[in-house]
Amino acid sequence: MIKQQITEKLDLIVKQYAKDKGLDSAFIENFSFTVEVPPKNIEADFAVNAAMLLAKQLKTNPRNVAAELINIIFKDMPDFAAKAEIAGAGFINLHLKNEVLYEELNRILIEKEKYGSKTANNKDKVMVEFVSANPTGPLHIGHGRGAAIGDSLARVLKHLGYNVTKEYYLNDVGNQMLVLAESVKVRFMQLKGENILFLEDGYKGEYIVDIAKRLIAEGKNINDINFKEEAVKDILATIKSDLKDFAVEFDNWFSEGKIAFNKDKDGKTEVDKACEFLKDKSDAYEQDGALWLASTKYGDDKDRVLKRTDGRYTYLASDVAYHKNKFERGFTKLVNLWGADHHGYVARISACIQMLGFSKEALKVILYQLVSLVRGGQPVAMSTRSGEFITLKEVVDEVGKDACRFSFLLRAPDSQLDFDLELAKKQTSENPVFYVQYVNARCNSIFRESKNRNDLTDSPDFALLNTKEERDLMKKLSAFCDTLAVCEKTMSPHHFTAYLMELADMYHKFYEKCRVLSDDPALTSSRLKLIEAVTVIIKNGLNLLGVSAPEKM
RNA sequence: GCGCCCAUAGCUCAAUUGGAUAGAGCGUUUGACUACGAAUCAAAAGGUUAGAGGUUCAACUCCUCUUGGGCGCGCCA
Repeated sequence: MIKQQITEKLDLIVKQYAKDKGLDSAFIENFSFTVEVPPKNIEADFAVNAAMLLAKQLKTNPRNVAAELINIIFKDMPDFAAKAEIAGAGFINLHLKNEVLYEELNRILIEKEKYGSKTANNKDKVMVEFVSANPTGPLHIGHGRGAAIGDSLARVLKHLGYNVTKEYYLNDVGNQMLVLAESVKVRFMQLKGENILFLEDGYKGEYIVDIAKRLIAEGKNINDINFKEEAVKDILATIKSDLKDFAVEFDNWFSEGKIAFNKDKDGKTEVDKACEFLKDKSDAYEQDGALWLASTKYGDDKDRVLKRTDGRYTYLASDVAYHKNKFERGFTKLVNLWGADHHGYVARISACIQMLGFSKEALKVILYQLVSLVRGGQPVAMSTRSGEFITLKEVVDEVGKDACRFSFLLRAPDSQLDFDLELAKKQTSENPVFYVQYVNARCNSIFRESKNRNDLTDSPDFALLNTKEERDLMKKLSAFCDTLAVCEKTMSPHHFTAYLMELADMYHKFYEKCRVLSDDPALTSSRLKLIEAVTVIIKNGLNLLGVSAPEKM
């Protein structure tokens, strides 16, 4: 929170300064500068680049501007600035008063798991739609990456006060469902002793056989079985259970069948109505016996088919109706997580958002690169149909939910990555996630030990926390809010893994230099409060990533 | 052929969206447990940010081109 406070105060100072210097108001209105944590070698808490940016407009030396600003800062921000100096090309380097850090420490201890949360965003109803894998087989490791990113992003947005709904769109319509039903049926017949060959392009996984086995065990007659329903039922149960083990739970499961098959009193489906809506406003048109979406009007490469010549709708038609449905449910901001192999789809769905009367910005598509699986240097095939895939469950069982989620969130979504299974297994005990979790375990160990003392106070003097290690640690704690802000701006939760590792680093350094339980009761009490704040932040941060924070390891 | 994404230490990846001497983990080398957990700490080595231009006070970051990789270009989903 410290950085935000300082940025707000400086913003007023700098804008007033620019006004006094006679810069025109349009420029001042749009002017923005940054407050940042300087590199390690610089002895300062924050660096401000406003002087360098203003100097050009004022046609003067940035260092002169910096000097003038510093005078104002001392005058107007006496509670914050202990020192301010000009550095480099014209940076203003700020040194904070320790009292600012103590105040923030106190805030963490009071607000606990609510620290960093906001209420201002609650008007925005956000939908995060992710995973949305076809219910034709268990989730594989690539889905896991989307699940980790989507779920964590939702947690971050929730913490920032947005009204967030996590939704899974179930593609239970289309050719692949017919193939699925047929695959189970053939397995069923084979198990009954019939000598027939399996489908060339059927789903070959063992789970298909398991579904057939269940149906046989239930003594069902082949003519009474709805193979599609039975298959989806079992597969969905598996998907839900695998996701739960991965700490992912959805608020809503939305079936494509609902908008494709359910009819209103006029006998129309939502897909029918969506297409009519587009046709009425000339965003869809008939040609060559098919219905086309005029997506080129909004920047797509070519127009796309909504309804085939044989009268069947395409997947896109369902998707138009689905997004229309999202808006009708009151969502103002849509976030879709797609595997990067769907990037060609972004332009047409963006076009349809605009045709529905919403701005391009109402939809944010996050593309994550697919995970290439490697085992002992050999690429592993990832086709569901070949039956030769690595499931999310397998990996979670092997390396653990926490390590798996943390690893996926270590990287930006658009970075490609090879996931070597042998390596992942080998590194289990050396994974960075343990480095972070160990902080919490160490703190709790100290808490347990401190229970034996009766000379401690619960309202200690924070002013005793004045070593470099303690100061660095407190600064890092307050940067929790900055990390939230970055995640919000970039719509990616991966900055939190880096932040937590840095915080852990600060803690372990502090631990080496500053003994918590000493024969000085006052200092001991203060440091206990400090590490209590550390556990608050570590737990908050890990929770945003969906990773646990055990008290013992 | 057209389009999107990527290229950073031996390996896997960051870099607060344009800031100061590009950082972590793993691996390598060397030290530190008779006081709170050594799953830790301290130190060393490791880089022309794929290459070439450009934009500016400042470029890993933005623009152009080249090279190399991933993906997409269906009346499939």
